[in-house]
Amino acid sequence: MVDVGPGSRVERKERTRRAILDAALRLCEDSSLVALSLRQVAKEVGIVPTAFYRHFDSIEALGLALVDESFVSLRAMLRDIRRGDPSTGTPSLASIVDRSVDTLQEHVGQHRAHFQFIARERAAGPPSVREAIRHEIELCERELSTDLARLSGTDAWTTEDLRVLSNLVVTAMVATAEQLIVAAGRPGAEKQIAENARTQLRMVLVGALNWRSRS
Amino acid sequence: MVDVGPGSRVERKERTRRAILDAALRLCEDSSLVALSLRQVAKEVGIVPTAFYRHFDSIEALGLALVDESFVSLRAMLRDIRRGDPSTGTPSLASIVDRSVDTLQEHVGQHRAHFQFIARERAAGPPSVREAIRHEIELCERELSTDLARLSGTDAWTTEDLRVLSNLVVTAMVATAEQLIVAAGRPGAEKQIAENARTQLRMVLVGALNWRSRS
DNA sequence: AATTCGAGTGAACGTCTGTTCACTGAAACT
DNA sequence: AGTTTCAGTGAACAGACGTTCACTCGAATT
Repeated sequence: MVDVGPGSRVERKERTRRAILDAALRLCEDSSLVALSLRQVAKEVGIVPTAFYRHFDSIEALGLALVDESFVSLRAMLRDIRRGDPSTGTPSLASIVDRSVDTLQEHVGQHRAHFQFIARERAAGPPSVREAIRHEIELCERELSTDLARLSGTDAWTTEDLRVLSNLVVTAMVATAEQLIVAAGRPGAEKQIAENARTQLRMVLVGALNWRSRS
Repeated sequence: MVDVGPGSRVERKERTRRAILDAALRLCEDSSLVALSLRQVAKEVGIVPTAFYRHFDSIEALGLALVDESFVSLRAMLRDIRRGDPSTGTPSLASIVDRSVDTLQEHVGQHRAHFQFIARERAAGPPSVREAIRHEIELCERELSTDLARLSGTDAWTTEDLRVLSNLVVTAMVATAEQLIVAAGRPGAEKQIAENARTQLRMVLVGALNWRSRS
């Protein structure tokens, strides 16, 4: 328990920092950050409670680090979606929807813990954690709105309208991710949820276009 | 502290039961059920910890009671929305949206604690509480889908399609309620959120109609 | 080779936790 | 009038909690 393996001092420190983050994420799978104790985490890692303070000031600080880490996963997903299919010149709206939902489903499958952490602490975490997550999601909405502006081709859209649409899409995607997490391990249910998400996204996009064009 | 006022024995019992529910709801406003202790609740109520057991087996059981109570509020809101405006024969789609969002905003304003409780414990509560909330929301979706069937007039819709649409609408409304709670006390922000919700609902409904008619 | 640095240790503290038990005393029942 | 019922009491418990402090002992610096 005193021997954490080879490596320089900074390497060893980084290694137990990682172990703490992983342990906390694992314990958060069936609880919440606010119901997580320093001693639980320490025991899970295999260090004495006091050693925790060498890495984080508090559970809340740990939570903020987990937010950063989780959104690295989420941004990787967005990058995957955005990269799109380069085979066709201008992809159809339906194909974009299909690709996006597929990518979402795949990424939630891997990194399940990260998405579950965001979904839970978004509503129940310490105030600073909630605020951090809220802010990150707002950034995602902004990015999506610029993507949508580039995609739709119509420049009759207000930035405000784009923001509202993005908000709706992100909300639907977050909800889909939550459903996928609940349905984890039941492939049939997952497939159904993905299918529903595709339908919903098409409804929203088509609706937004038609609604805009007539106002 | 021993004198809880006048009334028969069952009245007095019901009164402290109410006090427990209210105290728990109050404490849940800036924490979560899973981070709520029996002793905290007892102290807030003004009874000794042991007396808690005369009313609930555990915090979890208390949570389930709070779910029931919260959804009474939510169902009252749905009833208000459904009652609609009887002045015009067949209300326009836009007026339905406006009325619905207005009613949502009003009900979230009152009963803020109930909506906040649902929003938080939906993601972070004990498994049984999460499941109970998930089930209640699913019932709401079913009710909405029958309403939509009666409303649209078109019977080209599959029940499955209606369910998917209802799921999207409910998701958007839940997200709106969450935003309203965060923005509580800032009338400007609340107004903006309600306006966004109206736009989003119109997008979804118009989109759903147009999408269906071409498939 | 001598010194500093710092991640991890282990004991100790006061406080809070859930749960047990035997009890009181007034309302309810017979 | 006598008895039962039961919401609420208060002491006691064993365990978990966050945080403090002085410490080790190997790597890093000088």
